[in-house]
Amino acid sequence: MLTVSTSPASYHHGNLRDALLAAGLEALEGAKGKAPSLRELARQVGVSATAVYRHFPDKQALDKALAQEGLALLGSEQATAAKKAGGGAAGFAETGRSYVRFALAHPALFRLMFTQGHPVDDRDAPDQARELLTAHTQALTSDPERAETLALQAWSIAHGIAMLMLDGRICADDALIDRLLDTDNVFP
Amino acid sequence: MLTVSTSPASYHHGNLRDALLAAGLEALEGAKGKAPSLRELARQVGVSATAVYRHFPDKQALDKALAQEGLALLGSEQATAAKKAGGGAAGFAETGRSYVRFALAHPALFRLMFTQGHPVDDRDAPDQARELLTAHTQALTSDPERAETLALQAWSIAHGIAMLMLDGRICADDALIDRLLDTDNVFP
DNA sequence: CGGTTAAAGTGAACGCTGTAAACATAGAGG
DNA sequence: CCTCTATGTTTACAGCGTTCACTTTAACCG
Repeated sequence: MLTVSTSPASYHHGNLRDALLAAGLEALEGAKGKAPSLRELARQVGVSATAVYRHFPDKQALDKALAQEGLALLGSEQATAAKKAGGGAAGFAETGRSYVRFALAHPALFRLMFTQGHPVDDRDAPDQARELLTAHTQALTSDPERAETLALQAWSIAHGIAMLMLDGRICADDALIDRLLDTDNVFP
Repeated sequence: MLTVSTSPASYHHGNLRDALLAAGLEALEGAKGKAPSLRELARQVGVSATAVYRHFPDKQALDKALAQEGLALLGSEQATAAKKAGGGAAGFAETGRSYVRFALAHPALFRLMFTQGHPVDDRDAPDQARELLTAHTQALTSDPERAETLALQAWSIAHGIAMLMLDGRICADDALIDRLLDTDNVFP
């Protein structure tokens, strides 16, 4: 994903782009909900603020790259969670749970992933999360439109829970996540 | 809600607080998704930036007040929508639809309502939206916990749809809203 | 009335932000 | 070895939220 070599301090940094992304991800984990400023990241990496512009056209591009990193992380976490649950319906359910848990574990990153700019371009973003979603719902029904509806509904409820919990509207409780995501409970 | 008298231009504005809120709401409607700056609002109202601090301790407080206005607006829209649908289950469904439609109609305001700070304090915020929600779900079952679960699930899916559409992750289509909110469709 | 007082405005200043422009350095290739 | 280009640097600007010291105005009270 990211390779950050602590290269010798020289005029040319060597791998500034990845170093900035690494610093960005770290900052997003640390300071509760505070999105790091471009200058702060440059400081962290030990480089002048304007050096950033050699690797990103503007701050939004940096944010988009960070968002992509986050998306990849989410996808891989969901994949391992689904696999550990044995796939199938159980795996699908675990996918939803890990979605919300990811949001709670990385609030600032999760916010950035969705707040920032327009959709992460589908062409250059594999988006494992989305692939998992469609794969699981397509396994549940043969009707493609029905599968898409199911996928979007599942995504929506997980995303809604995540957001409402992040925003303090709903108690961020692990048991509550399970309760709200329990498919037997949804509009029976 | 807000009373903004275009008072004669004098040293003392007369009703700066409400004027700022009105300008804020208008700005949130206009510039696509751009949250207005404190200085911009002050300029709009024709007052120095620091005058704002006579009415709000800081920008966050201003934002919180704006969020409260938005919440009231949402609540009243939902209430009239539910009433028009004849109340009951149909009214409940309409509540969800109007939630998402509100988000799409006022994207920046909706974002501010949830992004901003922690929960709008329940004590001083009537929150008609939440009252409608609990009332409707409590009418559907006698089990209080089941009612709460239902309420939070309904809220989550509506909120998730709204957010994903605002963020361009899901096509902001009116038909899609209906499809995703159709209770017969959810995990049948 | 008239004088005091406090509420509500002002402008200048600070440190922060993102970004542009002009300049400096270093490492790679002919 | 010299040059070119990728990648840094410094300086500067406008806009942001916020603080401070100051001014104006309206309202209250003797």
